Amino acid sequence: MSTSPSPYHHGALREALIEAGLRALEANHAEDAGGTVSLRELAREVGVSAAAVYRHFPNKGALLAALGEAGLARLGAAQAEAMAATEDERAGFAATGRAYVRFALANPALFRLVFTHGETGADRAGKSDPASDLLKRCTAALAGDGPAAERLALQAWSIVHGLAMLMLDGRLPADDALIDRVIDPGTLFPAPGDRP
Amino acid sequence: MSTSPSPYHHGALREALIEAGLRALEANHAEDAGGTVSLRELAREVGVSAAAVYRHFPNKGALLAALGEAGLARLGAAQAEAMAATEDERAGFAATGRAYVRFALANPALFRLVFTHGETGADRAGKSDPASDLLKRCTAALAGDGPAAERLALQAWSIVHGLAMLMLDGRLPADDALIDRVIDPGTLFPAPGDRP
DNA sequence: AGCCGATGTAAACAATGTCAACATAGCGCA
DNA sequence: TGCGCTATGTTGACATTGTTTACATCGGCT
Repeated sequence: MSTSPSPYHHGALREALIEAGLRALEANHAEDAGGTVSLRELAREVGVSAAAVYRHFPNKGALLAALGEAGLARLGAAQAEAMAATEDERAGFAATGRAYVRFALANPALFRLVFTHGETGADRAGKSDPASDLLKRCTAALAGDGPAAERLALQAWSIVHGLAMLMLDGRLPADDALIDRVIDPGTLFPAPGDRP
Repeated sequence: MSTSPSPYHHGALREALIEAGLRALEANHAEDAGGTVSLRELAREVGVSAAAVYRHFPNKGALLAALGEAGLARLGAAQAEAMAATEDERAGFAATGRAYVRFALANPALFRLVFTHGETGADRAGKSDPASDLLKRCTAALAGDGPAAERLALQAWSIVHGLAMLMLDGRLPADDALIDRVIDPGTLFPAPGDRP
């Protein structure tokens, strides 16, 4: 199913482009490229002319947005997996945070794309991604669903996102021990008894 | 001193390019551009050929790095100003954090540049920027200089950086009230007595 | 004066995103 | 069955960008 003589003209181009895009972003690990990807090179990779891309995406930004969408799904999956490996919600919360940062370090270009070319605020009203759902579930378990829980959610998201970005940009060493030291349940959301 | 007939050939090009760059980044507020700036356009703005830029910077990245340097200085100044307007160190700490995020919102393109094209980790060993100094000073005042203070510094930087980025990327509303709600001394670094 | 290094220009190159004009395959419908 | 329409490609062009190479020019030093 991969080497038919005239593989396109049958609708697989969009998916093929996204797959090629994800592959290219992974290969971006430490290479030269500035974190992004060339539309023409993607077309080349898939064996199609550059202009063909415009039959499936209005412009390069839309292609990148689609890649970002896929990246967000992967991020959510990584967090869910980390959550499932824990017992209580408190440990799970910290685990999803660590998974967030580790995902960023493992997929730098894709992670950046998720946030640089995601659907902005109003566009995604209602649309719930697994990552956000997980966050809401954890904070609700730890602090109910009042404004305190909302604040906790914002603080938690900010801290893991900031840590991830600072590490990606080389301002902080991408050290696994450092992640554990920053994402510390004891100081971030102390249980009664942690601070007598 | 601004309209001499042959203004260059006398060493002001580097500074002129940086000034033009900062101006261009400010004008980037909500426009089309992807946050960055064109080397050729900067040269045009300054009235010089594109190749002339290469007499002062080895490549575009170096130019952007110089702009980032300038941006970092401005960020530090904004934080210092916010700090000076407060009395005790605790309120000052929160104030510098809010200033960090507000600076990012007021200068989105410049703020991004500071972190995307800054000198990475090892390069800036020793070099102390005012922003980092302020951070260290605040955390030392609040938690001594043990590992607890270091952790506090990392957490504080992460949270303001993450909040700034999420707002710049449109994942969180760039709301001033939201900033105050996230950067909340009561929950982030509770003084003895905040939580009886 | 004369040279030389620092600084500028012009022209070219490859690559990129995007568009307009043209080709073609395959489906529905007479 | 055969015709034509629409979806999907291709070719070629255009403007723009970062960068390099060869050449020009200004100003200070001996």
